[in-house]
Amino acid sequence: MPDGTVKKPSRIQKRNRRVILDAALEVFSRHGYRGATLDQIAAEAGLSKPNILYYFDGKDDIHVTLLSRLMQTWLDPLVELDPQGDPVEEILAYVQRKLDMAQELPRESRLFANEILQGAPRIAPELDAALKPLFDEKCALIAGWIAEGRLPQIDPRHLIFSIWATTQHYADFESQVTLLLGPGENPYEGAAAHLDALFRNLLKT
Amino acid sequence: MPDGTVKKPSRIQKRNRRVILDAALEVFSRHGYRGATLDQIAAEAGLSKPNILYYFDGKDDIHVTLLSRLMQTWLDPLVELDPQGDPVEEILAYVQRKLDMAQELPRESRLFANEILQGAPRIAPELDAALKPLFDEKCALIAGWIAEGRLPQIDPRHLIFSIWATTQHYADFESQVTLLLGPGENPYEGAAAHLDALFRNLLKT
DNA sequence: AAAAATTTTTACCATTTGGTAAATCCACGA
DNA sequence: TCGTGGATTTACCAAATGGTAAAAATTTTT
Repeated sequence: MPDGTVKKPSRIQKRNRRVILDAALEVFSRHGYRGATLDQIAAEAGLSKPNILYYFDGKDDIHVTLLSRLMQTWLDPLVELDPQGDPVEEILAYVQRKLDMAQELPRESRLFANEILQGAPRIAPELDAALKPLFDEKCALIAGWIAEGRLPQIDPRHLIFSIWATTQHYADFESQVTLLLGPGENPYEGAAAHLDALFRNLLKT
Repeated sequence: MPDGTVKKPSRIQKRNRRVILDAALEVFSRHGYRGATLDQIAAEAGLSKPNILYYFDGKDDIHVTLLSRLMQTWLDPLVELDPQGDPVEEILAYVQRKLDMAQELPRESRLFANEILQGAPRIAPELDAALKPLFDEKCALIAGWIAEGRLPQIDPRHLIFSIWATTQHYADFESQVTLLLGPGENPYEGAAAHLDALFRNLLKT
């Protein structure tokens, strides 16, 4: 067999790695890195602890794998911000995509929130390598729109922060939102309308 | 000595309990409940672990004490929302107070964020008893302003969520914000201007 | 079917961690 | 200054936790 090549994973390997990552996402997102235990992940995955360590090099390996895989998904909505489109509608569409992600992938949102809250000890390099260039690029795009007079004078960086903050809030602070709205109500319908109004008013000044 | 009365704490007790709570705030806010250890708290406080357990019944006791004490501080800015004031200026002043708190008390913000992220396992009762009534009261106040035609048709609940999300973001996601803005820049100046514009435009529709 | 490779389990281990008991130290009032 | 109660340290412990070695079971290949 050629030197550097890695054996392609068997069916069992693919299935179990997926099962483990899904279980780990559940547990890490609910309890944070240190709050999660391998035993919990094993129970959630329906496997034994040593079996899990057969597929991953350790707790850290699972966590880093999760974060890395998520990074792409996380960035996608921002990637889609289209320089050719109408500035206001592009940004509002971005808000909706982020809100949809909070609704569809709350565990992923909380996993990231946990990591960032603790100073991004494990994901800082990837943040710097993947997020920062994209952030700078899209800030420049928005700044260009402003320079063309197609958007009011706003700080693109804080605009993006606001979008992240308001959308992810519904996933990250779900327990508080649910408590305050009452368990019967789905927050995302009201949120969509409210955030559309919030950012539309800002952008069409 | 009369039955139910508790000895009033000595100077040493007051000092050490304060030192311990401050150290615990530092450690809990950085690592979350399970991520924090009594040894870390002890080291940060400059006391031995058994000494800490002389002043508190356990890790949980310290954590709950911290959260309870913080609750009041946390709610204060919302309490100050004045029914007699001008609606737009009252709400914008609230935004600034919350932003100031994020800047001045980032550890407290992160402590709460950690707790809520994990489903508010320890603070849910106090949230229900203290936050919810206040939240409902202020929502009713804002709804009244809307009914009087002094504010546009918006959902007060989501408005408050947006304010919380955008202001606390600068404390809770500090590591990300710092990374993206560059370590030299103080985010709070730009944030103040941006959030003022964001909410002013929404409210003066 | 036998051999080879992969997967899973069993039985551990070392470290960490929250917590305790008891001895010791120390501040302070009589 | 001496005694007393509060404060602190020393020396532990039991449970939890991340991880490992090796045997056993299972799947895949020949």
